[in-house]
Amino acid sequence: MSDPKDTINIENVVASTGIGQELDLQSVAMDLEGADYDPEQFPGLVYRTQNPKSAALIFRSGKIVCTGAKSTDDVHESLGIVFDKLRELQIPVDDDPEITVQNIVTSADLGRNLNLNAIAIGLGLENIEYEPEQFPGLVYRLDEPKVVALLFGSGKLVITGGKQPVDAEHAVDKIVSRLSELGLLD
Amino acid sequence: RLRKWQERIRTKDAGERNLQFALSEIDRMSSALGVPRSVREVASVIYRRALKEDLIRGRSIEGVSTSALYAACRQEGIPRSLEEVSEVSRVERKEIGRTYRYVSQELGLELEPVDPKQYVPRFASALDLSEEVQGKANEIIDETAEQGLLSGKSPTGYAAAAIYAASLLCNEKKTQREVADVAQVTEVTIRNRYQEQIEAMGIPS
DNA sequence: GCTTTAAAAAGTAAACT
DNA sequence: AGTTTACTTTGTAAAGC
Repeated sequence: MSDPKDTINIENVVASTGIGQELDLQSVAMDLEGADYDPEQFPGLVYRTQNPKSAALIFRSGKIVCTGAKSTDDVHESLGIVFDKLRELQIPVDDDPEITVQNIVTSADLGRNLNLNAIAIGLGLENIEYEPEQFPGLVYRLDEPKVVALLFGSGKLVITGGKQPVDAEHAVDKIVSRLSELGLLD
Repeated sequence: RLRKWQERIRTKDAGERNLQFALSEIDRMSSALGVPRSVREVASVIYRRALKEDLIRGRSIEGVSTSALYAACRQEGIPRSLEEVSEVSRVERKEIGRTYRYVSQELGLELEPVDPKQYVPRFASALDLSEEVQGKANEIIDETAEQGLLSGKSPTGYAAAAIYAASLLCNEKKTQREVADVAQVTEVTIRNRYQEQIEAMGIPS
């Protein structure tokens, strides 16, 4: 019996932090190679790191959002690169800015096809959203952990909204046991 | 005091005018879609419930009206696709879909996913196909859905493919383009669903 | 509410070859 | 006919309109 938990893979981590220093984004955009800054379109400056791959949104307030990292370690590594780049521009950056993980996106595989119609009825139409005309996934919101799962006919799923990697494991466990007790995993 | 009274009347009048506008829009769109009067009444009831539950706030009257009609068609078992509904509405498809999901959730409509078979009579008659073809299409839909092929697939594309397959099997062939046009899906979608359904039915191509 | 960023799932659409 | 690219859904922070 393969455990669906073993198939969990972190696909994206979103985190926020701040360097404790206001910035002149116009000059940062001039000096930082590869920076995208269009204040008319969006107030943040976009800076992409290559290793690890991620995208940082840098704001005038000095607050930064990092997205696209594949692990919490990568988030710290990516932001470390951003901090160093800013220091190279003679911008004072706090020694160890606090980094807060805001969202973790995970994928997993239940290992068997799912009858989404039956699952929609089984879990209760009031507890799910399943509109195959609009999107092929069934949307299932869990209270504990507080995450959202997207279930697909292939048995694969996406879990998002979690703040810790364990949230995805708990979510998969709950989903598997719930579907099992409803007899929808046979 | 007089001011407050006048304001109340003004608000009441505005609300009344908005309701009349919504109901006339539901009527206009219903006529354009050719849905029975009973469906318009169901749509009106849904719209009034949405109004009572204050679901219009932050949304357009047109959007809620259109969503109410879309929901009513589904509730009455004669669905119109979002594509079809958006053609007679001035709200775009994406907005109708998200407003429908919101209204449906808040009012607890609990509508089941659309059964592709519900599109068969309308699509088939638009294509001048016989009862035999319709029966065959329904058979294909039931049998392949039972094998789990329906999960995640759009009901219109699924019905279109089954009708296309049935028309071939009954020697009343319609081209993929003809079926795609009435169902408002692409030929690529019909080809993809058709291949799966034919294989699941064990019909050699 | 919107704007932007990232990534997965799987279906569909538009535009091509 | 089949391919490529792009969009649909979910969640999340940031600043500003």
